[in-house]
Amino acid sequence: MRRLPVPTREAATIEIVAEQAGVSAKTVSRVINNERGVRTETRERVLAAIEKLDYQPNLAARGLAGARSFLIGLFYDNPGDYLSEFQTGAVQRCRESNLHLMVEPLDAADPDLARAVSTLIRQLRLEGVILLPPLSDLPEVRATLAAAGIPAVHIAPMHRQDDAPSVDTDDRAAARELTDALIERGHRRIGFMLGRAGHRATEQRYLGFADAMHAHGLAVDPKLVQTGNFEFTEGLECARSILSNPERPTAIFASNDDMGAAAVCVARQMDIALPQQLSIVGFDDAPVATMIWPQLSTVRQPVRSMGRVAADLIIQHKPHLRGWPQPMPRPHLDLDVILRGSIAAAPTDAA
Amino acid sequence: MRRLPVPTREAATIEIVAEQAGVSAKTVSRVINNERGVRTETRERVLAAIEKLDYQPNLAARGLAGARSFLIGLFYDNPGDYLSEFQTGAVQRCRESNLHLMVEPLDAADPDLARAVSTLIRQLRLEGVILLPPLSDLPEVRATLAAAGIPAVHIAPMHRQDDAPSVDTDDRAAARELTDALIERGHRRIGFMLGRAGHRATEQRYLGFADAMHAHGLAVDPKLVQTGNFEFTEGLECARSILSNPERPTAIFASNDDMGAAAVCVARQMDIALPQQLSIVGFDDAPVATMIWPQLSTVRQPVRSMGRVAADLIIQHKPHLRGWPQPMPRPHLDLDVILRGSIAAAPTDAA
DNA sequence: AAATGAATTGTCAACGCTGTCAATCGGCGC
DNA sequence: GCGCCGATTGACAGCGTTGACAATTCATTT
Repeated sequence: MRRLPVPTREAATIEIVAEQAGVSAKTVSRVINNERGVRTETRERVLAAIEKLDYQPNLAARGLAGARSFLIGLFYDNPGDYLSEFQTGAVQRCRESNLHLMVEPLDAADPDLARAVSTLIRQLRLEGVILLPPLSDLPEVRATLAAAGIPAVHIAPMHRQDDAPSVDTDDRAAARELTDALIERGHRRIGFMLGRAGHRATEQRYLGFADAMHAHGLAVDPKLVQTGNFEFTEGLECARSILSNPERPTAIFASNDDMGAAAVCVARQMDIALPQQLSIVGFDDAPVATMIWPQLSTVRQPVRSMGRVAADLIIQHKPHLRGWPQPMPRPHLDLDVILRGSIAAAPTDAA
Repeated sequence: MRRLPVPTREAATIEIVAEQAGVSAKTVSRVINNERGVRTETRERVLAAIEKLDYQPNLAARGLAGARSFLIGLFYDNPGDYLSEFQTGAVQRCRESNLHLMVEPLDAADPDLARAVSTLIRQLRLEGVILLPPLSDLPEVRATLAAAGIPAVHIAPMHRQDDAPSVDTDDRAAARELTDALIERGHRRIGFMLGRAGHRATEQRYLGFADAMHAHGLAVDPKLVQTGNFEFTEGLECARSILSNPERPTAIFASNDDMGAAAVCVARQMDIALPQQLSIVGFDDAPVATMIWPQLSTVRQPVRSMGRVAADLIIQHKPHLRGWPQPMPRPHLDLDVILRGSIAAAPTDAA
């Protein structure tokens, strides 16, 4: 005997359920796994027994016997405010398929990163991994995963990989739309604050901006385009530089809300009336967007949906079907443009 | 044969390691689990074999055989920006003990919450659970956990439970210290924006404020104390109410940064010079605190440490030692008061 | 009614590890 | 050198489930 004679009722096992339903354990297993080849009447009897006994299959046993883990990994560095939203979406999708999400922080700068990843995937026997940026762009992470034959989904990578799906948002279209909103209001000279160099988002948002300008026959003045890094502090510099231009723009497009907030600060310090003398737009709909005055017009990322979609891709991946479907799935999610108080008609003397 | 004749080298098992080290599987198991009663020389031989074969014990098998899961749950509702920090700390602590964290979103308003919790803990065989607010205050969650005999740690609960440890921060002391900073600068009339009624933080922060006022022989004017709910929007109302008082205060203490940011907005709209005519302080050191101008003086919560400590409590919980140590551990973590540009000397005419 | 074959169900071993308990080893006292 | 005892080590079953494959059932066909 291994167990103490505890009075507590032990958790039901598949064997108990089988007995209750008058079938073999294997049949119960079939029902649990939704396999075909079980007579409807039998299935219902088993289901009833499961219900009655409040049976929960033992994950560890299932994993051990079936050589799988029912676990998907979500690897991240830099916990940001979007992480929790993203993981919530991913967990929701996992639950629909009775899987679980293992959220694992990793240090992108760790020289031993490959080993850390390897340990994780082998210890947990992960069935798939979702890589949040910047991990989605680290060759050693991708290589380790690939070597282990573990399907990986890259979220908003800078560079797409041919052998792995990625989930992106259509930043370019949204940036274009947001810029249109400024142009419609009479703005002609518009400053632009770039994000960190090398990021896909940086490029796409700028391209969308440029698209809109060109579509309206407007030139982009290079002196009004400054490189930031998505951070507030750096944003202050950019904004100062843009706003101290002799020919001051009437609007600024910041590549994210943090930098947009920075522009708001600088404008205040320079006694520029907002939004009358200067319209400002951001990107991401971060909490800060609605916590400053005027509230930033921005673009909302469907972060939770991205989590869902990413998990879904992993779940759809069927090893026996030679891996990923072709062409490689690259879902692009639509963004919502949100117009708030930070934009107004361009000052008439500048129109 | 269950396995296909795959050419890939199979992952090493305990049996392979045993063979390599010239011992039995059981001895390898002893080494892995750090049990005593293994000769040093033998242990080293086993360790060498593990190293050489790059062996990773199979979690599922360990769990199944040992009737444990190596899994700790982190249950949350309302993913906030602090969640990712918290979970990062918890994961770090878990890794030190070779455990894993299952992060599970739950809906506090779900009428079937108890069942959801029950399913989770039984399916995953969780060894312990960390409850983030507001889950830490839901009786049905606590009861379900208790009935299953699963140790739970409550994070910043409104109401402490006798049978479970909680992790708190000393909000009261920090609020007092922050208020002192205002009083030192000559402020006498100070407004206060309360958080959501019923929250422990709401109460503690106010008490700390009141402590400081009384310690300096200052009265708290009830007309300057407004109830908010920790949210920006509601904060706007509170701030308007406080600032439209005929005898305007020279400083405002907001119970969190979101409401502090709201106060900044309102002051701007009312053309009150910041920080010359009005000092504002917040709480939490949220991102927004440094994204507005002037930057908010505030208090930083050691969120990551709280995650570490919470996981540590679960790990320390030894079922065979009759559960929790007595007295019930209630770690209180210190907060950091951060003074920034949002506070200045009180206007002289008001001193 | 017997034969046929597809559909359904069951048997049994194995997944990789740990608990129980028995076997072996090594040192010490006499 | 022998016996004894504690320290090490090993043999073996079993954790709860699933894969492979065998057995059974049942509706058809002839």
